Amino acid sequence: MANEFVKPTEAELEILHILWANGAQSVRFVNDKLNEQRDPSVGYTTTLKTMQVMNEKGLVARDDSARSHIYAPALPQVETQRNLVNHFVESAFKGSAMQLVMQALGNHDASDNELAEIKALIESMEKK
Amino acid sequence: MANEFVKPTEAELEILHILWANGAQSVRFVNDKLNEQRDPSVGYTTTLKTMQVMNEKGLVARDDSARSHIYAPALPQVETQRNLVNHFVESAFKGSAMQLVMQALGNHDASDNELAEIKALIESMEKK
DNA sequence: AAAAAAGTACGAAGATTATCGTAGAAAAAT
DNA sequence: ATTTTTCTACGATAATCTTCGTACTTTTTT
Repeated sequence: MANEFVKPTEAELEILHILWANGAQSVRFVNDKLNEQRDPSVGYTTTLKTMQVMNEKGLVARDDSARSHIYAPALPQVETQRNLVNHFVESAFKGSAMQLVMQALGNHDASDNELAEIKALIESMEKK
Repeated sequence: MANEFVKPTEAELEILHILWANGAQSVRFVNDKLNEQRDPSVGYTTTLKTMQVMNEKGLVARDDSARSHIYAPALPQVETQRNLVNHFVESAFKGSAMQLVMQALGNHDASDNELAEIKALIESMEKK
């Protein structure tokens, strides 16, 4: 059985980022964080509803032992990003991950450190 | 004025790939190509409607001088992919393009040629 | 010339997403 | 003990996406 990957929507992904950065948290916490970084602020019940849906989808786990429920990411950030990249490579680059790499390298500035890291990774791949 | 980037949907992107690969084409052509690579095949009027919407959105240009209208991509593939990558880096990697590069490099196999190409690109970036 | 095929336009249904209001329960503040 | 605040649950709305059916027109075939 292959991993059933549930692709988070944009709004859900924003919430996941907050949970990854801050660990398991309440709806209140997430909603506050969200509104720190959002121009049209979002209502509390909107965030609540979204997180309830995420729970049904299996994107988060919920601890409802206390009155204020606590939500935790179901998957680690890296794993979710791996799934997202795989999907994105397919849909935008028809499977050519290397084209994506070239594009991303070309469009964004990289520090020398980052470039060195990538070079190291490439060299380790060549060895194998 | 910044470039107004209209993000194509999944279905629209599939159609754009066909137009990029084959040049300007009719709805009939696109629909046929689509159904060669799709399990639940899609009806002709579905493709027609989607392409009409793409025209309204400015994703394609339409030549309706003949009875069978001919659709061409409004933007070159590379430019659209650049926009898509930018958006994806933001939403999935919070702006860290290098994280995306590492992820993509790690998850997918690359040929020696591809690796060499990437290395060359990196070295040219280091020079600057 | 009549019938069949191939086009476009239009509208609409169903699914998904994002958003919020309201109701009601529990806890905290007064 | 009331009142106010803070939660959850539920349902509903609006927007967007995907899909297709129907109507009508133009070609093409018979």
